[in-house]
Amino acid sequence: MNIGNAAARSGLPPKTIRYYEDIGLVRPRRSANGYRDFADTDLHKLAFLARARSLGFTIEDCRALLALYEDRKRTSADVKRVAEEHLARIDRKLAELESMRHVLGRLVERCHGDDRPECPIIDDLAGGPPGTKKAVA
Amino acid sequence: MNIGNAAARSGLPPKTIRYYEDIGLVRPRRSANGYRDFADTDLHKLAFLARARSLGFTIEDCRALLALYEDRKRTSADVKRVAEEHLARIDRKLAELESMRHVLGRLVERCHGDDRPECPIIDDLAGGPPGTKKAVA
DNA sequence: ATAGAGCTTCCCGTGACTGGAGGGTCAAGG
DNA sequence: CCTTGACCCTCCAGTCACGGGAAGCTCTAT
Repeated sequence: MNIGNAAARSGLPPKTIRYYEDIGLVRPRRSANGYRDFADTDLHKLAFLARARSLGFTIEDCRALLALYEDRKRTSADVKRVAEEHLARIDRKLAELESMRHVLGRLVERCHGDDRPECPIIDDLAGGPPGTKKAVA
Repeated sequence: MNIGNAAARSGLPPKTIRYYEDIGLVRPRRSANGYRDFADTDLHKLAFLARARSLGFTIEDCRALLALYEDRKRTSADVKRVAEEHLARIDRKLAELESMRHVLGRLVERCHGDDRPECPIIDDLAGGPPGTKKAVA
């Protein structure tokens, strides 16, 4: 099966599939004309990668997960550890974004958004937090 | 004031400050020896940038916000628009991460994490039980 | 025979830095 | 006066996970 077809079935763009081959995540054979020829096992791997990437796993995580996927002697503990580390990364990122959302949301609420220059958002960025209210000159 | 000192006061690494000069966000003068010499206005800009970056604004947002900061004829509506667009980006990212967190969290819960190979995480990545719904759209 | 789609490789660009090489400058101590 | 070490300078390369586009080959349909 050619790359276009494999792309359609896996949901990954051809460019991404070529990239995955470049970095050694898949190894499709080649037809006589030089075209990549994807077997069912390749398609499974691509689908696996697409799913793992959609859950935010890094490429290196995917490499490790693929290895576990193909290792019949794997332990679920190994898999769980990779997933838990990723979960921790997600939680850290969520906390960071929620903090930003909170601060920025409050600033946006307090900004009149009219045609005057006074703006609590700019004030905050310019060093506002210490003095907060308009007391600073 | 030399770059090391400016870095200490602004909280930005010297490398980052040089980068900001490269892309035209700050323009410190130079001393006779070629060293950057940061004036108070430069320090204010650097602090402004550090704060804006910590709220997740992109460099281009920062460029726009700096311009508004220095424009006495700005309107708070202009500032608010930039902030609201960023807020929307944050909300999209939060939704994406929360979706990942939800799906992955459920998978991790259901994984025994023992020395056997059976693993709902791998099963999901491998295409899951066809009956199971896939989150993350 | 030809048009168009699809495939190939290769290189560059993205965002926002970070690390490191190679070298100049400055203040203090021996 | 010389050296040491902490600064500072510029320039190049790498990060992550691709995407765009050029130049050229292959296949399919008309």
